[in-house]
Amino acid sequence: MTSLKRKLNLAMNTNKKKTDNKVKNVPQLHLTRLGREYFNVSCDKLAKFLLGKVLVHHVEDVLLKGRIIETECYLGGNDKASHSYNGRRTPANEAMYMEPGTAYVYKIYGMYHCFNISSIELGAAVLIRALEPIDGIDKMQDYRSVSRMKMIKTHELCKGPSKLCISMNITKENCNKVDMCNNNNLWIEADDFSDNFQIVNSTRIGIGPTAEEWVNTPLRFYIKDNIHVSKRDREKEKELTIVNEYLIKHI
DNA sequence: AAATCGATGCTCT
DNA sequence: GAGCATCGATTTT
Repeated sequence: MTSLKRKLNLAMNTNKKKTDNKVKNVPQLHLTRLGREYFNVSCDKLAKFLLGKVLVHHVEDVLLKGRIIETECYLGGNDKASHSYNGRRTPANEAMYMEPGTAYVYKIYGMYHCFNISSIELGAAVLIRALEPIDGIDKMQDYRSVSRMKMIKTHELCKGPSKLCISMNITKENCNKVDMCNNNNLWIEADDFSDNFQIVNSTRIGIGPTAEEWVNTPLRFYIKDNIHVSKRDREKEKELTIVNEYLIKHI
């Protein structure tokens, strides 16, 4: 039943694709955008709630859309893996302290970006780790492929926090500190995607030895059996999965 | 499917 | 100067 809905969505999106590039009247496009009340929740609630929602970026006159498949919590406070550990606050991580729903984009390893969304706690944010490409897939291919010679599989386009930033053309320059509740180029929306999926709760990726005590804390969430997940955890998949308890009906 | 490893330059100490 | 919420290519199961 879920897959049927997915197929319908895919078919609809395929048909719409040609017109997407020509749409000019942006404000009318985000009638289902999520308002402040949806971001004004704790980090772990937001991380689970965002699964299945759609990230939208309007850039270079193209509408890019991807469904959120995988998220992680960065809590601040005593979370040593967080940029805001122990209240650390610098110009670079200022967005983590801004209004819930503010985009936090930072540069990593000198050449990549990661995209986060601020939650209600001071200094906390949700990292988006994977998307299912929905709209503007050709353009995503362009952004990912330096030369047109190499074709990237659609399910590989946004399989990783920095891959999705490249595909969605998200940079520190164009998205950091953007209020996603009040911006015409960047927002989250809900559609009629099935809410029957199960959520796997696993450990975060890339936590170094300096945050050893947090390595095993399960602060990563992803949609079970979804091919866009950046790294599966087969052991955690055997455990009781979380039922999506933060549903909203938007349309 | 998983593990290894080098590239690369920003940010903070 | 050290560390890094990663990627891509390559090698090994």
